[in-house]
Amino acid sequence: MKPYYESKDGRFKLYLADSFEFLRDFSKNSVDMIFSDPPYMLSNGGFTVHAGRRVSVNKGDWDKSHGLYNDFNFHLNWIKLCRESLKPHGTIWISGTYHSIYQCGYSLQLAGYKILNDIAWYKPNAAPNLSGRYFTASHETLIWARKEEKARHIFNYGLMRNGSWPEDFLKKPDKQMRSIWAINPPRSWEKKFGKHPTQKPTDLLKRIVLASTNRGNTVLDPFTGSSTTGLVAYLYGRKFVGVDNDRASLDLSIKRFEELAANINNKQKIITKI
Amino acid sequence: MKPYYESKDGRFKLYLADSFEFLRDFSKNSVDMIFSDPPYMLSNGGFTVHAGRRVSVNKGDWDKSHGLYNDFNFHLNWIKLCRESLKPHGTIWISGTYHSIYQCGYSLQLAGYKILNDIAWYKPNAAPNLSGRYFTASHETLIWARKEEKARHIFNYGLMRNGSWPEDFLKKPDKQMRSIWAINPPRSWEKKFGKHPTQKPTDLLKRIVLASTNRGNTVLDPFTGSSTTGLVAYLYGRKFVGVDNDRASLDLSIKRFEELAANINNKQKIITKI
DNA sequence: TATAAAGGTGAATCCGCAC
DNA sequence: AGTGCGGATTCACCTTTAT
Repeated sequence: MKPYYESKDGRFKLYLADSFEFLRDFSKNSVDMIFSDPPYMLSNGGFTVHAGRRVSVNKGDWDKSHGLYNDFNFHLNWIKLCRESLKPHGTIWISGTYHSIYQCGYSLQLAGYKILNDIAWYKPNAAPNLSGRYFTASHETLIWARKEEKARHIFNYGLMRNGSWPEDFLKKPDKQMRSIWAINPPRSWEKKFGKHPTQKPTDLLKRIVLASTNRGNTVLDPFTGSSTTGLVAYLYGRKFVGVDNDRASLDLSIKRFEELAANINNKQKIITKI
Repeated sequence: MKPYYESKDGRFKLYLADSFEFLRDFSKNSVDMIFSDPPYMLSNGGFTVHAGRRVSVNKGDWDKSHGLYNDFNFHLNWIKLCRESLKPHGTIWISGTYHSIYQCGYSLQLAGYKILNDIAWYKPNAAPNLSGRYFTASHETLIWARKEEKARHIFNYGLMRNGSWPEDFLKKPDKQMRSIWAINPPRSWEKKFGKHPTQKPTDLLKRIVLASTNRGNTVLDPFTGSSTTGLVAYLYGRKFVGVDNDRASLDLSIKRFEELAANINNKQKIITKI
């Protein structure tokens, strides 16, 4: 496997690949933490997953239950493959809304992970509900799980408790970090190199990376998109491996990374810009 | 089916029964809203679920995946049975933590419900995490779903938007009700007639009942416990049907209901006492 | 020049109306 | 009765204008 992009120091690598094929070949028991924001699928048809391999499918026999089963199968498979790449004490984060998160959560349980926490990421400035028929969707769910039922995972308790978290009005100083995080999504002007539909705020990834990894650890993102995970991981001295099957996303990732690398001596300013 | 307890006006009924057997016999297409807080520590071995019926099982062939599959089957079955009892526009609320909520959420999708919202119920005064190995669990998840893919469900938008919600510091006046609700769990002194381990605060059920039902509607709770759902539903003029297989829980429900009925002329005071 | 107020824009979904 | 179009809805944010 040849990286699509690799930083000079080798700590930041991007692969242009199908996540399934990539994960089957990737080193086992080598990753400390995975962050993943998987596609929703939403049962569009066109392919299914058998034995961890994508297979195109006849559109004719496509119905809702078929689509649902296929979506679930998709998630179960990439989640199983991720588990193989994790070290025994390694952990995985999965983010999603109700479209996919229940399938991912149940998949984690089936695949043998131990769920450590579920986090509600509250977006204080979420867009209003225009139909007036529902509550205003203003959060996403994050699940944090460990590969093995029994193992000592990394959790930087002191930093989470006593660190500085001015972006989160729900985090009280000198109190434990709780399972609700109030963090605004990125403003549109922050996406200066191009827009990625599900780009996550750096403050969110900063918290995830600092909570669940140590300096020098390896972080993997199998649906890396514009690579906010990777930028934050690199900035804080972690190694990063990002995978995506979309070339445009990786090109956007590279632009963002090179901006970061050029200014890394000024860490304080960077975190709000990347 | 004879009720274990029925109020004089017939608007509040409790049944001592296995929820599966009860739901199979209960009127179809008759319920406007279901609230359910299902049990989740199911995988202890000793029984399994086949076709909606509990069957004891040889402890010998009990492993984790067997237990997980059994739990999922349990949830899928009661959720399917609930769907039959709902009117086409009827909705269901399910509450839970990560132990069970992913299985319930995926079951809802498989059973053909349309998920309307997921709600994070934030408990500002949640107990601290003593291990220092995790984030402090301070919320539960609620899923709101409609029986049919296309139908006009009840949502009292104006009341949710403009009503008075002093118990929730996250609810801004004259703004839409959002998917994060800050509501404290009941204090122990509120459980004056006896403790029920998963008793929900009346403020939470009040919001659920007022949001998704109208006066005169029928509300069902298949795991009714100490019947907070029923007390709130009755107080606001809804009909209630509660089911539980635990006699002690129903006896506790009756005590709470009779206290409520004796003081119903003073609604303001009651809501904080029941 | 900085801050405040006012005004305009955009997002996703539902609903009514015309055909 | 099914289809399709257009209006209505709300809130945060951005731009413009006023102090």
